[in-house]
Parts: sequence; structure tokens; C-alpha cells
Amino acid sequence: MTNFHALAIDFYEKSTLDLAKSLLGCLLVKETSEGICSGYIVETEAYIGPEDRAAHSFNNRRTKRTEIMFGHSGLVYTYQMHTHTLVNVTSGGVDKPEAILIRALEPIEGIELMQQRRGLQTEKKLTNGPGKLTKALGITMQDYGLCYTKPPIYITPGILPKHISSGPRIGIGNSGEAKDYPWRFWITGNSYISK
DNA sequence: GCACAGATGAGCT
DNA sequence: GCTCATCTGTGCA
Repeated sequence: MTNFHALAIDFYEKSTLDLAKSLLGCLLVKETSEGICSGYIVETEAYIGPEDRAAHSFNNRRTKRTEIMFGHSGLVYTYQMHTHTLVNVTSGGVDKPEAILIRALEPIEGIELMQQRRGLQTEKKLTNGPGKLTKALGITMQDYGLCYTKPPIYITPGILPKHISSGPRIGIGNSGEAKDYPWRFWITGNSYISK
């Protein structure tokens, strides 16, 4: 392992909304036996459990699935959605079930391998959605509970976004007023965001 | 044990 | 824009 500069755990010790913005432009790296894949994070969504009807952990619901969100910040929370796996970063610290969904990446390393996994898509469409990026990077439920500070999955400093936009989240239509919270963040003008 | 919903994506109309 | 693939967790009997 050379040039290993994963962000230390204290990077994750800030408010969930701040962390969601801080993660934009950072490099998400996944190592597998097939090779290393990475990409800049260009789109995130914050889920703040206690007050957020759209979150799995709404009202502090603590179950086997959401357990990881009650743990330390900076852990991998993977979740199976139909035929896809979604990946989150836990936040809020111990006993606060908050998390940040990674919705889109800009592919950097291992693009050929990603295209192989995704079935030869164009580079633009490799990772422009939460289900697509996990398949491209090879992230699965096996990664549940890992920490983002060390291999095989970690986050390093990347670029500094020029402008950040925010707006309502996607795909949570029947969550009452929570669907209008402007907790989705993306790098303004980046062409790899999901929509 | 069983039924059902869900932070999606691809393909077809 | 609509359907459906296909899997885990949850809730209830």
C-alpha cells in the first residue's frame, strides 16, 4: 500500500449536514482481489434519523439493520435495495443514528474494471447513481460495518469543489414533509451527478 | 413462518 | 412514464 492518506476518524466528527458537504470532492477507494477502483464523491444525501421520516432509523428505531448508525461516525452502512446495494457513511457520533448516502461518483481509477462490472457502459454512466456506483466499485453487504479509515474501503482528500448546490432528496416520495428537506448536496456543474 | 415494503435501475411503450 | 427484477429486514401471527 503506497500513498495511503485516508482521512482520519476525526474528519467524521462534525454535524451530518457539514459532513455531507465535506465529503463532496473526496476520493472514495475500494480494493478488491480484482484491483483498485476509486472516484470523487460528487453527490450525497443526509439522513438524520431522529427527525427524518425518510431515514431507516427514524424515531431512533434501533434494529439489526440500523444498528451501525448508532455506532461511531465514519463506518460503512450498506443496504440492499431491490437488486442493488447502496452505501452510506455513518455520522452524528455514538447513539445518534445519522448517515450520509453516497449517490454519485466521478470515476478516477480502475475505470476498465468498472466498465467490466457494469457491462461496458460509457464512462459517464458508470457511477451516476447510488446502485450503480456500488456495483462499479464492487461494494457489497460484505462491507457492512467496516471503517472508512483503512483498506479495503477508505476515503482520501480529493479536490475542493468550487460550488456546492443543495435541494430535496430523491426517491423518498411518501415520507411526509421530510421529502422536502434540502438535504441533498452535489458539486455544481459536475456532469457525473445522478440526475 | 409469512407477507410485504423499499434511500433503484434497466428496459420497453 | 410504467413495470418488474429480486433480497433483506421488519412486523405480526
